[in-house]
Amino acid sequence: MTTEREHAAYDFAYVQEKWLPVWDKIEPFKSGRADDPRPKKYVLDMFPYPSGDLHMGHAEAYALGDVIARYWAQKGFNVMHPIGWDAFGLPAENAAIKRNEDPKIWTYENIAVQKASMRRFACSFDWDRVFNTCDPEYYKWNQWLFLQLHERGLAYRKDSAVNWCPDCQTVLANEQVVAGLCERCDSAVTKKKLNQWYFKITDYADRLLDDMEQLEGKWPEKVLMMQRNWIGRSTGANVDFQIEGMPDPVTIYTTRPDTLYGATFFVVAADSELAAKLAAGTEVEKEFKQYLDSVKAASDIDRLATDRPKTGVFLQRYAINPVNGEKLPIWASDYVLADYGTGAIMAVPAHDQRDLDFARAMKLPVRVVVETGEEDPNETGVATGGDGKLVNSGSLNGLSKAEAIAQINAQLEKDGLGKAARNYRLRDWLVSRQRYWGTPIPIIHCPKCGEVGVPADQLPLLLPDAAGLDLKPIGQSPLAAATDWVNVACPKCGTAAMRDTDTMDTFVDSSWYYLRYPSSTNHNEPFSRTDVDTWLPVDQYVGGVTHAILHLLYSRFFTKVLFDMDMVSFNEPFTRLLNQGMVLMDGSAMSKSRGNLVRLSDELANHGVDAIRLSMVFAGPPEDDVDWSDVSPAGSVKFLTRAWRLSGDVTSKPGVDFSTGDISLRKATHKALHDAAFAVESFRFNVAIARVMELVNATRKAVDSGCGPADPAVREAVEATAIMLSLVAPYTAEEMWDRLGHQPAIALAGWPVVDEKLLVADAVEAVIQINGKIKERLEVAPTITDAELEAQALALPAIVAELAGATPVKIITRAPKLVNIVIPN
RNA sequence: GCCCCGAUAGCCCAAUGGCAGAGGCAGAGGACUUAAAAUCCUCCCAGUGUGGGUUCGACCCCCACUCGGGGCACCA
Repeated sequence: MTTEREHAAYDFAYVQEKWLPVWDKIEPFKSGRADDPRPKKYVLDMFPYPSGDLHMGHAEAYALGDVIARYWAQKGFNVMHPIGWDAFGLPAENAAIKRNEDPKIWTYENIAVQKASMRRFACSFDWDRVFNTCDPEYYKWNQWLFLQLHERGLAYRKDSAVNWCPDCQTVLANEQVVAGLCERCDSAVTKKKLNQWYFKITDYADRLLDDMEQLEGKWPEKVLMMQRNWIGRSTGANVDFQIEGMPDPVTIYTTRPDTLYGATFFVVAADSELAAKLAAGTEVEKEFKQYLDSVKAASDIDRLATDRPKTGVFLQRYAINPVNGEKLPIWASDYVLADYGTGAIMAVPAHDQRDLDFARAMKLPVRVVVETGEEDPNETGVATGGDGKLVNSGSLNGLSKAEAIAQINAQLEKDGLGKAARNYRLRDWLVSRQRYWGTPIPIIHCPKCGEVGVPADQLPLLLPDAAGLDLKPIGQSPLAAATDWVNVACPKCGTAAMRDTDTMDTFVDSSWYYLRYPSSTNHNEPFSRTDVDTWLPVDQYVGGVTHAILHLLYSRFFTKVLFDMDMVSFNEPFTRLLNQGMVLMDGSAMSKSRGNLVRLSDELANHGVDAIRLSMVFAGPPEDDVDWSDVSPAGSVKFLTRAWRLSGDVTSKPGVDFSTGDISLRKATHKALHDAAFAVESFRFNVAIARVMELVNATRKAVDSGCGPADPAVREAVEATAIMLSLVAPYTAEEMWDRLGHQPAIALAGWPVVDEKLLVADAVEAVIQINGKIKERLEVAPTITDAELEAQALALPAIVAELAGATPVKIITRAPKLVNIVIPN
């Protein structure tokens, strides 16, 4: 029966070539067969950007996601594990400019390359559901959704000082600016006053925050925390201040209305309209304008330096403190932000560090109104933020911070001077981009009708052909040059009108793609309600933590909008989330310039797909970074070979009755199955593999020097090993399954049912301690009672001797594991 | 500056408050071999970053600190 081939060393290349075509035929991971009775599970990996061939990071991410998908398939679920490509975006466009060709060509070529690599990498993807976001069939629905948001007032245009990347020559969302730099190219981001499209994500701030309760314990705590910080809800009060010589009051926002009596001056954001209005016609108008120019010239980087000195201009105007009628000088400064709160604040230098810094710089008075027990801020220069008794505060005197806030809020509301209010750090999502390779915004600007949506029956609004367009970034969308495309008649009134020439942020594409997979071939709607109700929400999402805020927040926002549109019945898209770490080399991220790049294709050629997947999964907890210099793909090959060899040692026939097998090996098998399943379900894949390694070691021993290869327990152990290995090493597992005399595909063999009776050990070792120190060990039955164990322990000669007649103060017994006898020292 | 996470053997990592070691890498020795490779077997190595506390008992819980990683950053 055995061939020469099987006696040779394990040949991973041969095995890979052997099984790929077989799987293509069987399609073990096709989901959605109409008559499939299995319960459903949706396992999703974040889709890749086609920037070249797959790299080590992809290998890790998809190896981890595949463990989960394949595990649930083995557990009898109808798993949908789809893949597609996030295919619009700047890299394609930049490559196109460099090569002077259509970004479409570069993109689809790369997709083909990645697709071939992924197939060889043997992920359990359902290849029938693939789509690319740059397919007109997909971006049609991007446009449709944009129009839905537009109709609901959730997509709107406004003039604003936006983040501008001078290198990419496009605007950036707040989320794409990292420490003042463009997240893509690291150029210093500047501000530019532009009219741009926004999605009103701020309308959903409270729900985005409060619904996180559902995700508690199911998403990494880190991600939830990052989103909470990003949304940044604060509670406080809006208070109206009259301005001397002005008809209308100015509203300020404060989180500390209890300190109203401590306000000694008033600050408005220098770049706000309010500041310009207050400065207009005063003697200092010129000085103010000079200051404003200097503020505008400062880059984000400069602004972000928190330790830079406070600057500002006194506007020669006064605000009246509504609680005590005091005149507060009004200053314009850049330490107050125009787009947070109302762009104006009351300054309470005693209890706010920034106000104190400003007060000291401008020689303004400081008045303590809360006795916190800390040192006087007048002397230390350190504002006191703690709780304490209110002083110098009229009717608030003697109250605590919380009491004072409640009382002043009530009083302000009663007097019509203010009320409790909330603010958010979150800003609306800027979605328009001045670049070519994206979804065209389906709006026509009509001189008569204004913003008119492209009629639904004209979607998709196709991108104009790149041929003839100059894609080089010039600060204006290249689409503007496609005059035939731009000039259209208004769909409403027929007047000559112009198309919007901007394209959408690619994060729009990825905000709903997970809804499309179940309906990927639906030509009539973005997704069908039936499909979505069948498969969604995603049971398990797997991807990098880099998207903790951007993609995951936008997707949650989209889901809530669609919920409000009654298009989906859930309000959170991803029930569980796993963030995998990065793949490093010698402690740092791999990069060509650093010279520590490890090529995935080389690793696969040298060690085989299974060994690379195994190395990734076994390297440590999935959320930790993997340093490739710490792992041993050669060690993985060795282990796989060891497991594979066992499949050739089994001499019993398939279907043999396991119940007569060697009991100790059977126990090892069932314990491994039980523990590995538990480990996988708790995302401790490295531990699961350790359990399989143990079983392989135990089986090796049983074959060589134990029950021998003919024992049914050996077959049971090797079959279990193959099934468990199928989660990480599909080729090796399939080959083992074949050698064991089974038909493919092992992926659907099913996780063997664990016999609880085999999980109970015959005897366990109890530890006998005196004052917490181990003195003796005792073999006992696992069913022993506390009383029995205690009696046996106290009768042990060594313990009797150790006690030397002393009377135990206390005896703690935890049968069958331990007895701790406490005696006075 | 604020917030979060982590620290266990030469290295990567395990341990429902109950024997610090599951697994692997690296290393040493042995068996097999004419020899080497491969394979198999055996072995070495820390008392859990530091200092306190709670507990019969702490890697695990609490407090303070050190170091490392990450997030936010003039958000009133």
